[in-house]
Amino acid sequence: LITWNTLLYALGKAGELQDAYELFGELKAKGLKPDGFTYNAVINIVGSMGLVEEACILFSAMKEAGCKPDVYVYSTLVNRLSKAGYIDRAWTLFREMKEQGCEPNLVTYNTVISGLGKAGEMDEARNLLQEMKALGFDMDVITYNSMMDGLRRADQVDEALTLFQEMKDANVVADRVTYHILITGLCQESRVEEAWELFQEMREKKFVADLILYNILIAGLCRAGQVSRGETLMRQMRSDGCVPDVVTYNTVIGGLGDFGRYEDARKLYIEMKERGCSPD
RNA sequence: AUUAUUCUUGUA
Repeated sequence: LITWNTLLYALGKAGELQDAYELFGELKAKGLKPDGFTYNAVINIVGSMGLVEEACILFSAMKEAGCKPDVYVYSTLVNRLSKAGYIDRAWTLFREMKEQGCEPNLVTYNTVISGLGKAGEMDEARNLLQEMKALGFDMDVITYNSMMDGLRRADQVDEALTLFQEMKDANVVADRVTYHILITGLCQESRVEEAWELFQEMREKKFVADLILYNILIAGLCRAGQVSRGETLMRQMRSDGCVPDVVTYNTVIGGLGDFGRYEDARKLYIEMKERGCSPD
């Protein structure tokens, strides 16, 4: 069974979702009894295929088969439900798990906090954070990132920055994702100078910017009316091994157009094609 | 310990 579970997990991780799901059918056909690991893997796989209802059916089947869901299975399904936009059902399941005596751990709390943030329910997220702390859990980098991203989505970038400071004070080390979230939020609000400062701080910490972050920054600069700076950054990103893609070019071409710099826009369009990037 | 959690960019 462990072999099957391992294979199932590997297929799921590799994105071979169909095969994985078929493997589950095969396993049952062989008369093997799926355990918590099996169900967890398969619920996660089915959920990531966008079939949440199917995942819920599997969850029920699991319980009917006398297999008690553990903290992993609950957390997985809570995650899948909130990813599918059913934050209320995720919340109900979270409550059910507590009622069943299955203690949520830090991952479970992070999952629900992130789900609430995506649903725009930051008040609930803050309450849950308090509950979590009261139970003695310390916020980790994922907790902070989830909270900050929720705040960013709710246009509460200053609150996110405050949390960033708290994070530093608590000696929780910011990672690449932390910087992405904050830089995205600042760009969103056209606060490009602050975004730029954080970008520098990020690089001092030896994090390498990726294509997406460059695109976010370039779009931020263009939106803030600093197209030339955006263009400069587009030239510099190659030194980080990032090749401008169709999104980068569209962003800068659009920015140039907004400022009436049609000739520059045209030149860039030609350059883009010369560099082998085809317009979409 | 074979399993779960955070960021994913451009547009009319």
